[in-house]
Amino acid sequence: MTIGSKRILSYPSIRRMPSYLRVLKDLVATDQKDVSATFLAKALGFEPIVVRKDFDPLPITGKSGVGYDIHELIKAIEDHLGWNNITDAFLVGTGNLGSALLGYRGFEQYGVKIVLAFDVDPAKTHQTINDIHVLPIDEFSTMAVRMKVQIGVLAVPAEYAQPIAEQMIKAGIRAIWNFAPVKLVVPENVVVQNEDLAEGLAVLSVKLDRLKTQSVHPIPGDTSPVPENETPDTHPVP
Amino acid sequence: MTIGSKRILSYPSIRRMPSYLRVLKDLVATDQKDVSATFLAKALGFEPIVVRKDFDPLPITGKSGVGYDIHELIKAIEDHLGWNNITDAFLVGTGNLGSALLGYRGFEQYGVKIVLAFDVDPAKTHQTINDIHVLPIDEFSTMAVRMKVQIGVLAVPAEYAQPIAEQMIKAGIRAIWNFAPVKLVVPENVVVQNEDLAEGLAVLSVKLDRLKTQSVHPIPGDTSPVPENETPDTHPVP
DNA sequence: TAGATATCGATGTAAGTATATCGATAAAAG
DNA sequence: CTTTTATCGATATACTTACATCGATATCTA
Repeated sequence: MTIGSKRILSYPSIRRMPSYLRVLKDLVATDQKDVSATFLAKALGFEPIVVRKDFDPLPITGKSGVGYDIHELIKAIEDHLGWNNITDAFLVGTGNLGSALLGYRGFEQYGVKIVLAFDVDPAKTHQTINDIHVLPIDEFSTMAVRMKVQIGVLAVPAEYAQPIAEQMIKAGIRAIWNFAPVKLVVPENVVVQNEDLAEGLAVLSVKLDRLKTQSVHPIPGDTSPVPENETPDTHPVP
Repeated sequence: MTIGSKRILSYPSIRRMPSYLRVLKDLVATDQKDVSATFLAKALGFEPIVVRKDFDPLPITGKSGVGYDIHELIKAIEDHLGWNNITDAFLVGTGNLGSALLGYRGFEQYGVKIVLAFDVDPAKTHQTINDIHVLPIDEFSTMAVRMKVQIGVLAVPAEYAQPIAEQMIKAGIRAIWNFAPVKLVVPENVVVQNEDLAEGLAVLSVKLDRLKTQSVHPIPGDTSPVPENETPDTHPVP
C-alpha cells in the first residue's frame, strides 16, 4: 500500500521510528557503517523481526550478513516522517506543561521547532521562555498567517482547548498536538494528535497491580521481552 | 482470563479508562443516574461497541434500554486500575519536564500523588516546587524506604536515567514511570512505563504529511472516526 | 395496555499486529 | 576453497483488537 510515493508504515511502526533514530544517530559517532536489525532490537528491547518489518516499507534494503547502511537508514526514516526540513510550530498555553515543552530542546531533532508561544494571561506575555517569545493570544492569527505556520501545540486547561483549537484552525493550522484531556472536534482537513499522560499512568498502575497480584501473568498485547517489562507504545493512532 | 479476581483488560482498553473516568465524573455533577455506551462513545469519539467491550470485563452490568449506573461504573474502573486509594510516588529530576509534572495537579485524580522530588543539582534542592520539597538525590533511598514508596517518576536527562533507575530499584521502587528516551534495563520484578513525546510527534508529522499528500487515505490501525481525525492511543503495552 | 425506541450482551467477522520458520546471501574463519 | 556464522527477506501463523449483527429487555409514549 502506498501514499504518494511512500509505502505505508503502521502506526506502531511510526511510533518506534524515533527510537531507531536515536540509536542510529548515536551510532553515527562511531566508525560503524552498517547496523543489523539484531543490534537495534537488542538496544531497544524489540524483537529483530519487528525491526525488519518496520524497515520493510522504507525504500531501502539491507544486506544479508551485514545489516543496513546507517546513513541510508537515517535518511529513509527522516524522509518518511518528514523530519528532514524543520517545520515551525506555535504553542499556546505557557503554564507548567507549556513551559516544559518550550524547554524541551529535543523537538528540532524531530523536525519541529516551536518558534512562538501565546497565552491569554497578560502577566505571562511579552516575556521570553527559553528564548521563545510569548505573545497575547490575540496575535496568534496574524502571526500564524504571516509565518504560514501549520502546526499548533495546545497546552491549555481543558476548558479553553476547544475554542483555542478553533481559533488555531481559522488561522490556518492544520495539525494540532493536543495536551488537553479533551476530545477536540475539528474539520476533516485538520489532524489532531492527543497526548494524555493519564493513559501511561493507567498502564503503569495496572502493571504494578498485576505484578503484585502474581508474579508473571501474560496479558494480551503485552509483548515486552523479559526482563525489561516495558509497555509497547502501541498508542492506537486513529 | 483473569488475574486474581479481576478479569483482564487489554492495554488499549486500559488506556481509554482515564477518558471514561473524566466524562463520568463530569456526569456526576449532573442529575443523571445512568449513562449509555452510546453517550460515552459520542463524547469521546469512539464506537459504542468499543465502549461496551471495554466495560465487559468489569464486574458490572448495564441495563438494556438504560445504560450503566454511573457510580458503579466509576467505582469499577477505579477498582480495576487501583485508583481508589492514592499511592505515593517520588520524582527525580526537576528540570523543565519534572517541574511540569510537579505542577500537574491532576495525578491525584488518577491515584498517584508525587510527595517528594529529588535532584542531583544542589542549586535545585532544598526548595519547594508547587509545594513539593526537592531533596538531594542521596536522600532518595532513605526516604523511599521510610515512606515505603513503590512508584518512581524518572524525569532526568538520558545519560542519568539508567543509573538513577538502579538507585530507585535498590531503594525498593517497583514501578518506574520513565520520561527519558532510554530503554531501561530492570529486573523482572520491576515494571517500567516509558513515555516518549517524540512518538506522538512522529505520528502527528506523518498524519500531516498524509493529509497534504492526499485528502483521505485509510491507514492501517487508524480507526479515528470522521471528522475527528484522532490517532487511537493504542500505545502498545509490552 | 400496546407499540415504538433505545440499549445491552452475545456471537461472529474482519483488520491489523506480532511472531515463527526457512531459504538465500554475505562475510569471516579455518 | 570450504565451512561456519550472521543476517536479510519472504511466507505463513497466531494473537489482538476493532467492528458488525441480532435477539432480548427496558423505558417511554400514546
